Amino acid sequence: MSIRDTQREAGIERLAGHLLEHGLARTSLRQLAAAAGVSDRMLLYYFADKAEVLAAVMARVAGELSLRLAEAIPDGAPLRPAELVRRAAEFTTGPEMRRFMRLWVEVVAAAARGEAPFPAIVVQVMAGFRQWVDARLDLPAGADREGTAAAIIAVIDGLALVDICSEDEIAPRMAAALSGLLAD
Amino acid sequence: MSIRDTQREAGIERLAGHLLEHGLARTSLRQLAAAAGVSDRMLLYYFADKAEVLAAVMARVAGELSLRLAEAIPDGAPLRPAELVRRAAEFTTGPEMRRFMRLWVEVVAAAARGEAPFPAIVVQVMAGFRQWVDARLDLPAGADREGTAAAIIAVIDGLALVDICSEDEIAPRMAAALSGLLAD
DNA sequence: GACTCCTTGTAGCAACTGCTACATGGTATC
DNA sequence: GATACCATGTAGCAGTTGCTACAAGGAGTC
Repeated sequence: MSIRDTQREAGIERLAGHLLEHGLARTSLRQLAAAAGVSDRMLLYYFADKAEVLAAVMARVAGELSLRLAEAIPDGAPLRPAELVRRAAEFTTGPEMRRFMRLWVEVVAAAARGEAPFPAIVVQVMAGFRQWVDARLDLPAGADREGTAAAIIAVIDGLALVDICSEDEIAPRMAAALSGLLAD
Repeated sequence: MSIRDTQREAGIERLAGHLLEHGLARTSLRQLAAAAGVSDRMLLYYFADKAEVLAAVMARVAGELSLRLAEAIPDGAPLRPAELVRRAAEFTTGPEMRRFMRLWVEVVAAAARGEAPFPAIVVQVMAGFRQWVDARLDLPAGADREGTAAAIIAVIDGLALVDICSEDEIAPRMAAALSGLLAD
């Protein structure tokens, strides 16, 4: 592997941490370069342009998210929707996963604004979510699997969104209350 | 009322439409001025700075949102949580309200990034949501009203978030599936 | 008519944006 | 040893950002 590729990989690694820590707040080229520990000139030597930097870093983050989701709830034993929501909610509102969900909400908003490369990233990550839910969902034949999967994702994402803009520690109470709202 | 105040009001009105149509995508000072039909120089004569422009416009938008929510579901007859979620979901995913919810998700993301004046706006709008739910929520004594209200808001916001990043028309199916997930 | 305040236009500033031209030292290949 | 490519620094471009200094026309007041 050339120096260029090595540095590229190292940059992606450092920038993944940077994005998870700061969200999309400090993502100008010079700020990204500083976070990656290189000059902005070199960042654009390792990557074609800013969009490619963000795409590569987000791909890394999405991969890690996907890995953790897969680990958290195995896909061997399908769960009834309510139980799946409960367990997913517990996991994603946990201290370690919150920064992923925070970043996810920001990415969705950036995609809504049409900012490259976020629309493409959102489609990809969203497909991953759908697939994850689908593989763990125990649903009677004839039920709307796609609609149900979307609803489950919506509930999980909604928890993250409210969590973001609540100063107090409402997340656990919110998750508990949600659990009570669900039919078994 | 001075010309200045008149123009200020007219600007807020036009910009509210602009934000609802374009989200936070076109919100540089010059773009805002163009949307308001004045020069950027004059926009900063009517308002102290950009943050004040956005704060005023968002206050207008939030007021209208609040009005529509109040109209959509009267607060006279409290509803059980599941029914409240169903009716609120139906309303907010409707064609007219979607642009409000879209903008709301973008505002939350901007607030997460710490961009003035959005953090303050989010706190205010969120408080309005909580109050709206609380005034319509039929819950047994001893239940966690705050937690339940937060959960209900989370579900509604989650629907909006997923709706944003889905090209196809998944919203109705998602809402229907959600309804099935809720206990009565 | 002089004075003052409200309103508006012209012009521009410094900072930042993404990105690039150019030069240069190094390393590998023939 | 000549040539070619890799890696990196310096410097800067054109465009956008939020914002401001300055001047000037107009309207009302004394």
